[in-house]
Amino acid sequence: MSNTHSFTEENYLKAIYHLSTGNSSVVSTNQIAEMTNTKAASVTDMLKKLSDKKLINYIKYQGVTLTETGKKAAVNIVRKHRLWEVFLVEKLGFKWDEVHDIAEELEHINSEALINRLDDFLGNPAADPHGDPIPDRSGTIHQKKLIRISDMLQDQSGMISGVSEHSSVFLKLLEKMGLTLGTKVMVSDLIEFDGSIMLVVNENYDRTISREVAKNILVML
Amino acid sequence: MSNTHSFTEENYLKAIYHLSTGNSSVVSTNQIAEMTNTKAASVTDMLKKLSDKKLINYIKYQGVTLTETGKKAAVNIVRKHRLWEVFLVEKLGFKWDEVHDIAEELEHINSEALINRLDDFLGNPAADPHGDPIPDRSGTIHQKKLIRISDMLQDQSGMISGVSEHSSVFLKLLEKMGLTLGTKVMVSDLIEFDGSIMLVVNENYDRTISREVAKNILVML
DNA sequence: TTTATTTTTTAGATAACTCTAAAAAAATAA
DNA sequence: TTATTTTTTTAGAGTTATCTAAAAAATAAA
Repeated sequence: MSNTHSFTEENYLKAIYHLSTGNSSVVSTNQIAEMTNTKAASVTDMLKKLSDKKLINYIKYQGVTLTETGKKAAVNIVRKHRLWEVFLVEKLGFKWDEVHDIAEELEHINSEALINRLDDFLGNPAADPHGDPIPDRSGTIHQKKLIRISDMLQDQSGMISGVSEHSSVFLKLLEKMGLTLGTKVMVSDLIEFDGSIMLVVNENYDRTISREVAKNILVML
Repeated sequence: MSNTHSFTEENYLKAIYHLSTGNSSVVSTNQIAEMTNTKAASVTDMLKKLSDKKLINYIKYQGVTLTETGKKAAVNIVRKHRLWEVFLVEKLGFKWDEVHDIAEELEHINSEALINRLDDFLGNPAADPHGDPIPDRSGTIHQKKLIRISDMLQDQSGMISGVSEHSSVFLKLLEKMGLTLGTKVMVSDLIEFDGSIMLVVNENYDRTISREVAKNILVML
């Protein structure tokens, strides 16, 4: 355990992990290049290296998948990232749209003891400030079943429990509209004209959100 | 402010800083090589680079000093290192001999906001778990005047407030002997034979320490 | 004040990661 | 199914930080 990889290797593993959970499990060179802000040629080099280290399954021209070892490493980085985000918000008072870049640095700190103690200090949280699940120390992810507001039916209600878009602009918008985690919403109207959705928030006031926004808010029914 | 330097540059600046506060203010290539675990040739290369960036004053064959800019950068790293050490001990429950290596990584995290919030979260501590002063956000260091136990006189008493040796072996020894920070000691005997010193600890029990140990414990009178 | 020793610097190489430009393979369109 | 476009890989090169071996400068000793 706790095999140590370079800063850069970790970022590639993380990128592949996120890309492979999102859509298909096989990830392309170009996708990785875009996510890591590098050029495809650089990615190819790194893929060879990661493949030599048995962290990914790589066949030329055919994309990559993570091996079990690679997946464990990636999940561990995600765990660290999300725990640090909780720390930044819960303990240091950062807002949920401010923590990503700092956690991006902190996630590479290498100490099993540190991260497990941090986990305990934070009360073993199940999710980060954006609702994303935090893998436990064995690497298991307990993902609650969430659906997009855009997939809700008329009169259905649920509690906002996650977002699928993490940009600062988007998070600030939600903040301003009062649509933060834990908020209760009920679909009062599905507007045919442009697909926008009218909500009753906390059984109290109305909010209309565009379909684009609705797609990126996740609720638990 | 907050000019960003590479991980490696930061380590060199820190090494030069620590070396120049210790003894003479001019630091030699070999001293730096030893402290950074590199070879003299590598140090020379880096010195040229740091000199080009106006972080150090460097004249071939004559050693280096930090410029004002370089000193500020170094002090900031020291500030970060010591604040993280406080966090690790006070909040996460690490022992004082366990935190150095982790803080060595954390000190390179780059965020003014993070470190200032951390400072507040910790209650703006004046010293780290080893008694070393924590520079404030302007870079000012409020160093209390401390003397070594080995320089104390017969019957003099004081409170342990720092150590000048940070190795885990040494710190564990102090722990075992009950000579941790905040402990009150009184010199009851100066043993001529080998220079060892007999102490009364917390007006309660006796401890005899070697001259070598006494040299590395700092007290406030 | 020469000679010997130590310290520091230069020269030349290597490893990790990146790039651009060109070639090769795969996917898409005519 | 051939031609075109897109994707991916190779080739060659640059950057940062490191090293060893040899040369140059500074220091210490005879």
